[in-house]
Amino acid sequence: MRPGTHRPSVPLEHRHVTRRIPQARDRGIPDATVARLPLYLRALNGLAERGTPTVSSEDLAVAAGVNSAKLRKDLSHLGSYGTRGVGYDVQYLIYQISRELGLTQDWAVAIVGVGNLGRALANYGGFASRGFRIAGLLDADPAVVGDRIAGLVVEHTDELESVIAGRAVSIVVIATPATAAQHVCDRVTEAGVTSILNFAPVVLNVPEGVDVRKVDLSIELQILAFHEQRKANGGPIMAEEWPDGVEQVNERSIGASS
Amino acid sequence: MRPGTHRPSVPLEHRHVTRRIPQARDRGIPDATVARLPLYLRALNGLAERGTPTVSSEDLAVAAGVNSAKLRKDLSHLGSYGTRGVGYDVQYLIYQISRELGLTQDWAVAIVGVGNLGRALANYGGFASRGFRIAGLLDADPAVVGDRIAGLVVEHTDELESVIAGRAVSIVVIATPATAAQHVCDRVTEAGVTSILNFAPVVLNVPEGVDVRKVDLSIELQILAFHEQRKANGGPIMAEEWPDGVEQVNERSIGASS
DNA sequence: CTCACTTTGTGCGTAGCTTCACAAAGGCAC
DNA sequence: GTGCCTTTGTGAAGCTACGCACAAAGTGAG
Repeated sequence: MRPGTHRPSVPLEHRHVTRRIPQARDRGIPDATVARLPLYLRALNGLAERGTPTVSSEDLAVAAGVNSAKLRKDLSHLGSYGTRGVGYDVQYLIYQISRELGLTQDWAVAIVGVGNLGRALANYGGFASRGFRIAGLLDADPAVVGDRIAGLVVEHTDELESVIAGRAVSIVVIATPATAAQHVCDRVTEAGVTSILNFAPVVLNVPEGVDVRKVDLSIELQILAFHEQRKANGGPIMAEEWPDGVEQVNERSIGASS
Repeated sequence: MRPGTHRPSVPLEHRHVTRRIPQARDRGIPDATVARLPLYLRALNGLAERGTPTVSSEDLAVAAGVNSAKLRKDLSHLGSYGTRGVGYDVQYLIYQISRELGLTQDWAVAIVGVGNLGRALANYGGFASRGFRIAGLLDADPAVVGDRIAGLVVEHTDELESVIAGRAVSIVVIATPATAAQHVCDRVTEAGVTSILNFAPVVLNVPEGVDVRKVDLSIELQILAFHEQRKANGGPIMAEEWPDGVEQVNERSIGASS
């Protein structure tokens, strides 16, 4: 290896897209805010279904599970869409957030890997309702190719490039085994895709300008386990040694000042 | 940071938690660090399989897709487990991280909701290999109860409390429809569960001390769409008004020609 | 019109996270 | 042992995000 010349290939956390030209019109919305907009959108849709015409930041914040000041600041990044003394018009805000997130247009999504997870995703209703249209299901296993799932026929991964090009796929979901993920990733990025949602438990290496978001079930459970352990015995067991007792006394209280 | 505290910041933005009990014990490991430990663990396991005895922070950082300084600081929160001039002993570090995360013990997990997603989760191999044992599958639909999935027989949700108590379930995965999620959540927290992994697209309301982590497929796609839109047309078009007949019809220049 | 009341939008202090850069610590050759 | 080289562990600086608290802006009654 060559230490020193490594590139932080793909951040787990989505970070700013690579080229951040400080334009005059720097409409940069903080990533943390972007991540919460879908949450607000969902809460707003719930209100809309019940016919609520307007909502205060306080009520919406409760519905979305966040602090109301944070919500107001988030929304202020989109513009000044509220009315003081009244609140926000539900329908109008839904439209504005949708537009900002790009949900007013249709996104063609392809799912690669039609195992259990891929099937679950294909059948998940939450996509279609938000402007995401599943345009293709692909798998490398001939036994699966040809199956009909959620109204689509599974195609072979040989067709990957032509499906992407032919159906204007702009987002690819990788739900393959870990071993195949990087190869699929290489092919789809090569084909021009710049947004990937990865369910495979690997760190994908992508060219600049490609966004990867990762969902990892195992990691979520491990984080829960950490907190559960904390709650259970007020901190990890103080057996800092190897099971059979090596030394390496760990005094990590030193220098731990904030 | 105290137990039970997730601070919303970035990484996989599915987090939302409840309370921050300012308990004593400043042995807190930053949440951001905890969220990355599983990543390091996976990278280390990969190295271990290939027989690598030691690894430098630089190499491990590359494998995990993070900055090496960050990795070192993260590890320093666990203790001083490296050797200057050499690096980290792979096996030893695996053990230390596992212990810190609580993976040296066995966690009984119950999955509620055996739809497409629940099945996928039940069949997902990544759990068992990390100390998570699926101890129960439950569903409210009589048509599903009795099915055998991944070696387990699906039980009716009526049995929820007895399954949790009888099999020492400490983590519950909610994979039900959104409408049922809060009810299930209430019952499992009432039964003493304090760690929940929620796949339902709702904000769960939980008592203090209960950790909820959320995975939301739709939200991930929406965040990708936002960035994709940015890349496509350098920011949303300035049609701030209602579609009033004139919507921002900017069909993104399709064609994989990019 | 004026006043009382509601709710937004935001300045600001603070806390936490990331990254740099370097001294300290250990191994290795001889 | 001595000196050189590698790599860790961490102070310190810079960013980003959070949330309080309040002025500004709007509503509605009389």
